[in-house]
Amino acid sequence: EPLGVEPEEEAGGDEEEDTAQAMERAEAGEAGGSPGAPGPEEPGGLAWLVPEGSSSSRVIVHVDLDCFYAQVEMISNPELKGKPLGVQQKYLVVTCNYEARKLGVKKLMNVRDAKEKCPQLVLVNGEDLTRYREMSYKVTELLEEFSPVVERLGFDENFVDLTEMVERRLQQLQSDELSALTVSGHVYNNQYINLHDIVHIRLLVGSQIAAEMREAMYNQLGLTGCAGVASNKLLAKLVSGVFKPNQQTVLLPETSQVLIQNLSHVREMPGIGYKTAKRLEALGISSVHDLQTFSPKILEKELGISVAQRIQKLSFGEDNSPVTPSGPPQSFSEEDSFKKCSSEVEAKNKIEELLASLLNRVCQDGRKPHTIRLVIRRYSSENHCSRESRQCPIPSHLIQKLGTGNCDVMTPMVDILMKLFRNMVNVKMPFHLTLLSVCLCNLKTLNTPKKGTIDYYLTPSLSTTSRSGKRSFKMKDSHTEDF
DNA sequence: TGGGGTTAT
DNA sequence: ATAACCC
Repeated sequence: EPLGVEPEEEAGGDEEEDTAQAMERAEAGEAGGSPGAPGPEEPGGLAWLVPEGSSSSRVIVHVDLDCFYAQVEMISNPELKGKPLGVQQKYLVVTCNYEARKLGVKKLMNVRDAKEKCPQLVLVNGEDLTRYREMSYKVTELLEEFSPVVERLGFDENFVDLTEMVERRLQQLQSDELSALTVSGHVYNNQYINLHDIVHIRLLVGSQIAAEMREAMYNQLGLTGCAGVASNKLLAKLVSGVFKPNQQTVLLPETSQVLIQNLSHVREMPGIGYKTAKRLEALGISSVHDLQTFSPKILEKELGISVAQRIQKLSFGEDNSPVTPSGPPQSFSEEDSFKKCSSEVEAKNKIEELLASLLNRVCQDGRKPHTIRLVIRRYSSENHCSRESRQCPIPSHLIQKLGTGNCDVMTPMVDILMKLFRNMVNVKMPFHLTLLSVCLCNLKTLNTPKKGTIDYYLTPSLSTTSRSGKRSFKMKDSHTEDF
């Protein structure tokens, strides 16, 4: 028994619809034979299997924690384990554990509806994201130990590019071990594995690494989650959700079409959001097949060439986007929503609260934000989603003081924010806001070297000859830049 | 609908 | 600065 480990806990028949759906037999492409594959394994290593870098096929894993906020709460307070638990933000149950789901509670359900459905539901407040954020980064850091190429998606999902790690393991493999190679977890659509097919072999090794990742997450952090292994991010993400709590699935290339054809609507395709789905609907496109067969020219005219080409490739399961290492966050923000804020002092008090938390966070991070932004949402019956913002550079004398606790940086920063506020809101007129948010961004690691100095030319991101693949510091230019 | 995040235009 | 996307 090599590497595979399956913390298959939660067992007890608590499968979701997704699982049942996935179980139904669908056509399995050209499963089985792989025409071009070399003959059976021969002694002398596996070098023939690995056509030196010529393989453009990748191995990607998508790791998706089970009801993340609820898990963190149950770790904080173990007495909550076994009870139906919901995490509340304002009047919403934003997520809940599987006990609660069995009793009919859904994500983003109104608290009233949830209590009605499930009177025994235990609710904890989840408006302060601090512990979730911290645990989230612990997960990402754990995954980075396997391979440094980890991309975060929200707080509870990560992509990891396993291609190189798989390649290394394959080169260590002895040829007599090849016939004993096994998958860890489920194989999508129960497809047959062909050990003569190098692509299958690589994905199987990927599934074993995925199992090790989940085992490490459970042993070191106490967290369970799902994983999907496939040849690109789109497919890895779609397949990770096939068997749902705390299980993993690998997708072999022959069944990628059945995976995407099983989506009942284009909206379910990651990358096609609310707006694009509406526009597609107006064109009569609702199924994945509709999108696959729609005229590319017309689609480009309707959506622009960039979106059109990208989503049409997605509809075929094609996604060449790289796993981009997220690194440290690009921005820190805190927001608060409420029924009504209609006076300047009220706004100022909320803004002070938001800023105070942010300053603590940015202080712990160590880098310095060079831009500050204020975001508001105005009350309006329709157009609920729209926000307005104003941003400006942070004066350099304030940036310097940011790490040094005792100096009062709050007052001048609040003054700046209130100027931004009055720039957006005419305080002489009645107003009604439902959200305030403060964002610190444009983070820089060091006091940026002055032009003309030795340091300037030694700083990769500033020097004209810089073309390093490593992104130790990225200094994105913005038209709101200071200097 | 919350309280976050990202990239593209 | 906004708009789209993701969770």
